[in-house]
Amino acid sequence: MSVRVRFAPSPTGPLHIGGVRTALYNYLFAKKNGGEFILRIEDTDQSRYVAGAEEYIVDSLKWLGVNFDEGQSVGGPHAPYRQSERKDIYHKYAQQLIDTGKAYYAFDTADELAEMRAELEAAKVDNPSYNSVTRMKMKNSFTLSKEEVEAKIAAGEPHVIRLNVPIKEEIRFKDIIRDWVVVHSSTIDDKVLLKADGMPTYHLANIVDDHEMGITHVIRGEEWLPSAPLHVLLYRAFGWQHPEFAHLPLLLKPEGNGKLSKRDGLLGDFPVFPMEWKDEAGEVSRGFREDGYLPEAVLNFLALLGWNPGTEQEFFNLEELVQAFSLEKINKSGARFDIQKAQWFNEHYIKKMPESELVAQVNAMVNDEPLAANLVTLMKDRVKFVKEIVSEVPYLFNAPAEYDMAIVEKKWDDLAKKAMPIIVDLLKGVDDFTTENIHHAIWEGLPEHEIKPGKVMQALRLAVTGVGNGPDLMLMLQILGKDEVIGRIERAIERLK
RNA sequence: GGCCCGUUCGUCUAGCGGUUAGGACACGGCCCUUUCACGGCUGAAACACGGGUUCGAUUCCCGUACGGGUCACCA
Repeated sequence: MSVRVRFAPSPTGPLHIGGVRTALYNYLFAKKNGGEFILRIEDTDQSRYVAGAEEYIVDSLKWLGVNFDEGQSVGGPHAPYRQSERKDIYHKYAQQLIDTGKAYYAFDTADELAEMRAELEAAKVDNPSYNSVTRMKMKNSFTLSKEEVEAKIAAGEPHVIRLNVPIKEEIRFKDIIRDWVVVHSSTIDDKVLLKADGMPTYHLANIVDDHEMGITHVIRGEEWLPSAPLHVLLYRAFGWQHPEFAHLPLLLKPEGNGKLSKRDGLLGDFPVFPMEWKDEAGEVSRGFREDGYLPEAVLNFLALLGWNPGTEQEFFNLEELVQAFSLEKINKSGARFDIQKAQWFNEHYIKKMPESELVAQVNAMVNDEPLAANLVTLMKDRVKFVKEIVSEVPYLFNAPAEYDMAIVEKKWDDLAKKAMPIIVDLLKGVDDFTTENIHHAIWEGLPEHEIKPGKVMQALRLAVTGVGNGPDLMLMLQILGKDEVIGRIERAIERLK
């Protein structure tokens, strides 16, 4: 049977970066095995629906090149791929469970449920839940006569359908990453399957859809591990064979305890979403894309957070990831989110980017192609982000308003003061103001005045840029142009007497 | 708290009974260089603890500690 996997996010807001990794792993596994990757939207909670979230999910995956074979936007044999549009299917299966006694009706109100919980807590019950013992004190198919139940339903009384969890049954299943997991059914409560509003809960919808869509492997975050036994129980109730499970380790906070959250991005000054997102209140969450991360870098970084092929290779493109990927190599423990590593990958992929592409991106910022080309040559190996090619050299756009005094004290010495007017004269004599010609003029001319060029280069840098460090000076002089350079040196001589 | 999952340098990780415990990020040093970066070389840095099993445990088993997840008519 061909491999079929799905990524099933809930459109309640921007897709978290951890979700992106889950999608990636699903995609890699599918492609590695020549199978299909499906995007299913789990929008069964109408109260949490957020406009634009579904589109955001699709766009994020598209940006990274994690393409799905079936989904709402691309179609497929199991459409619709949006759960809110599959209500009839869930009703049919819920009814089947009722008919076979695997599920039952319950009429308890929110208040009654709260009361029950409060009572159990008062009685010091470890884990208050609606289960095989407590259900006998509630309003449901067990405590009401068949006629009463039918009458209530006919009268339109709000009700839910709950799973009839067996009292004593051992539930064991093999997780590809964690091996055997064993749980006793007495620790599971009678979960609601169909809500009073007619929508299924996640549990029902996910089992029904995975079955109907022929999903062979469920690859999802570890936060689902506690409900996996319930899902196995549901498959049993339907008489279906369950797919294989693989529960992924979580992405953890860079420091401190807990899983990575939106707040960590604010605290640590980094994005936790693939793309920028603006909520209804107008609050903006930053995205990797807008921060200047390349999709290749995000992919490479994410793939290695919780998985590695067991070799010492560290750079992978999508194709290479597909080739190297296997679920067995996924780690069991959570991985801390280290943005420095992401930056390092970004740096690497900038260096690997075709020159013409880089120039095009820089040109979009400066609107001057020859300048863009020079900036790329100047800065390419020095930046973590493309935008830094421009932002790291402000003095190429504006003459220095002040000078770094620490450098002035160290380098603006008598020798420098003597050399600067000479350099001005030398530069005046350069007709074609290119790197080579400038260099030639200075290195030929200064020794004639008993000055070693190396001794005054930093002073020259200071005069032109105002700071003591930066990229190749000769190229910067060429970029600035003869008049500007001479003007800046003369101004420095004047101001730094 | 109940249930479940986990634990190798600060971080991401390799390891699948016998290794000088390897690599990468970050950090320090040296070299290169007009400076800073890049690059190259190099340094410091880890098997949570206690019991077993075994000739021998980082590796297998059991505890303890610590960490994480989850306990909704949310996914």
